[in-house]
Amino acid sequence: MGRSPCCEKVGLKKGPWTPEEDQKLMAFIEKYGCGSWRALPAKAGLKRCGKSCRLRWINYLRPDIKRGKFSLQEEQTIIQLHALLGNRWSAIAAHLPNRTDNEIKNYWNTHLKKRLTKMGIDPTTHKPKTNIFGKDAANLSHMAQWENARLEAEARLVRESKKQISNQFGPNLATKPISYGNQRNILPLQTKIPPCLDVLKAWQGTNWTTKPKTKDMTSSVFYPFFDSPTSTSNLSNNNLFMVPNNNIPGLVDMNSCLVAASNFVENTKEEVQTEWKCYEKSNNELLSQINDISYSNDSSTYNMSITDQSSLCVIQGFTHLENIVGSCEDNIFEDDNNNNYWNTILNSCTLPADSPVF
DNA sequence: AATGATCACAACCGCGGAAGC
DNA sequence: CGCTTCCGCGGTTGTGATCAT
Repeated sequence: MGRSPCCEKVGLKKGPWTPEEDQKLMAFIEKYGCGSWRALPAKAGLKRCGKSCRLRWINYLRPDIKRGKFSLQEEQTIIQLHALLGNRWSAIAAHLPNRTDNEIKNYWNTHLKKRLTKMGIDPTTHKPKTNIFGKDAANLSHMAQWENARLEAEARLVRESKKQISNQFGPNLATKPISYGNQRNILPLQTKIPPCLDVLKAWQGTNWTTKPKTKDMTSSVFYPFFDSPTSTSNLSNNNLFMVPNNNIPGLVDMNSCLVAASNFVENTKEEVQTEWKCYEKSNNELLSQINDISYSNDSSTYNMSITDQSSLCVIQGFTHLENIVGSCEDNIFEDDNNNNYWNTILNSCTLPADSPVF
């Protein structure tokens, strides 16, 4: 193997960028736009490798970069997306306007990962470290299959998305890098987002039919944990918990949907008591603790207010979990235009192996 | 005040995939 | 169809800042 290096390394500078170098790079990109990174350093009069220039521009010099502390909302988004996408920082960054993948990756590694570990959550799997279901070993292969299907589906959707953009705007736009140098050429960030990631919109739906009772505490991060769809043949009625729903019957497999919540003081959003807890339907604990359930306007997600010992938590989740834990072949969605991520993935699971999209 | 440990983040490196020839 | 080149991504490292002793 062994490719030739991206550029001739002899005589090229490494390490921290000086203000003069930054100025040269910015001036060049403002004038000519970015792209063709290999040739850029020579043209811009920089003794740097093209990759280094690209990185400096994308992660630091770009005018639309938002710097500073991550908000609570951003933290939640990162954690939720990481649970869905894993370490695909660029995909996660697409949902955090003006944040770079590198910044998110660093923040994850230095803050969020440690925090989850401290809470007893495995930051890789987003599952509790304790083996509370006693079936982890059996689930490993299922999880691997599920992950593979998910990755394949996402790759397919990204490709389809690019194709759509290409059809709409011409053959070059979908693949050409975004130009940040000329403001008129800036491609809206959203254009890059594959439709599959719209799951976050459903997930984070904020218009609830009834407001959860939160007293003086309000919710924060939540974790649904899903089994592989291939593992559902063993579902028994005992595992299922029916969520009342105004429009669409919701069915949650509570054995597959672990929920954890931490509490924040309302208004300040300051975390006061991080108490992570996993619920199982089997012990009826959760059922007895539910105070109130409300649904997003499209009924795709729910808020469930739960009294946990002395504090009140609000838990959020999907109402359509039966589509995840149930049969891959059934598609009961009538709302077919909401780009439901999970449903899309499930559909992809049922595609024949020789499907042209893979 | 000095020193070692830890943290935070910018930057580098290697690899995979896409495009071009 | 195979090879080469380039871009972009994710993992890792290096280094300055901050904290603890």
